Amino acid sequence: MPELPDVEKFKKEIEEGAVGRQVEHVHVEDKRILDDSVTPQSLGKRLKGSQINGSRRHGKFLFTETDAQDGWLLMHFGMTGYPAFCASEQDKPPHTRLVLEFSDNTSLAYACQRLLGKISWVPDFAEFLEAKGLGPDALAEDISVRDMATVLWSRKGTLKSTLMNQEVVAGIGNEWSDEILFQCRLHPKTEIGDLKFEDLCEVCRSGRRLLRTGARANCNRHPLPPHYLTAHRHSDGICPKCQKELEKIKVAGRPAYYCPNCQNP
DNA sequence: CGGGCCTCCTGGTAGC
DNA sequence: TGCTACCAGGAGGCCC
Repeated sequence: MPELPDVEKFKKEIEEGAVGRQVEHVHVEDKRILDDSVTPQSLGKRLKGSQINGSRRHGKFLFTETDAQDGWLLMHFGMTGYPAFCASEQDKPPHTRLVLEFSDNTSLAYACQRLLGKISWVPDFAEFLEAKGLGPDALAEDISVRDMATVLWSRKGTLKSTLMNQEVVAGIGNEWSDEILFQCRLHPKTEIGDLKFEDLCEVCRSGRRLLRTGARANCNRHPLPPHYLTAHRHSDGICPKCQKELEKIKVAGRPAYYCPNCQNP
């Protein structure tokens, strides 16, 4: 579930809670959460005694910068992961898998119920993006709407699966791809080839606006605008625009919620 | 290159 | 009531 707007909120929480604090202990409570490239020992060695200096996001990946000169702490949240800043031991959320304990007894916990997230250490930010083959962040400032549309235009297949493909554009998952299609009044099975280039520009323009609004709402702990699909994305959900029942179908193997009235085939 | 299907993993729930 | 089977979902792998 954590997609770009959620990870943007996590970034803000880490900046508010952890930046400036010094790591005293690193507790790996479930090592299945660690990527093969790290061990509890190597992570502890790198982080112990270092200060948290900031964080960076690319798509659904969150990088934490510390004094350690040899890289970044990387968090990916799978579907159920989230960070939690804890004022005391009792604040640790259920399914906590990793805890960075700071010298003032506060801590940063990484919780992940379904263990689909990963924690690792990356020596170089740009190299990691390159090696993963990640596309530009969906909210990157240095890529225009037309450039983004051009990238989509070069692909085949459904618009939904292409929007969710992290190698095309990074940050959009199942939930927000449904939101973008809903707000653009496009059926989830719409193929890239069904659209004109200008339509794709509009998808990119709207998509960015939606993600930005989502990120802002999350960061400020505000609900999403009432006409957004996200809160209604469940069985028995109704369309927030026309009040008709939403339908659920499979598109590229994933459940897609849509309004058959507002999103014509 | 894209789609379909499988795996990882847990916990909530639909259905028998 | 109590069990099982399925499903959610991000990512990656494998095959067609």
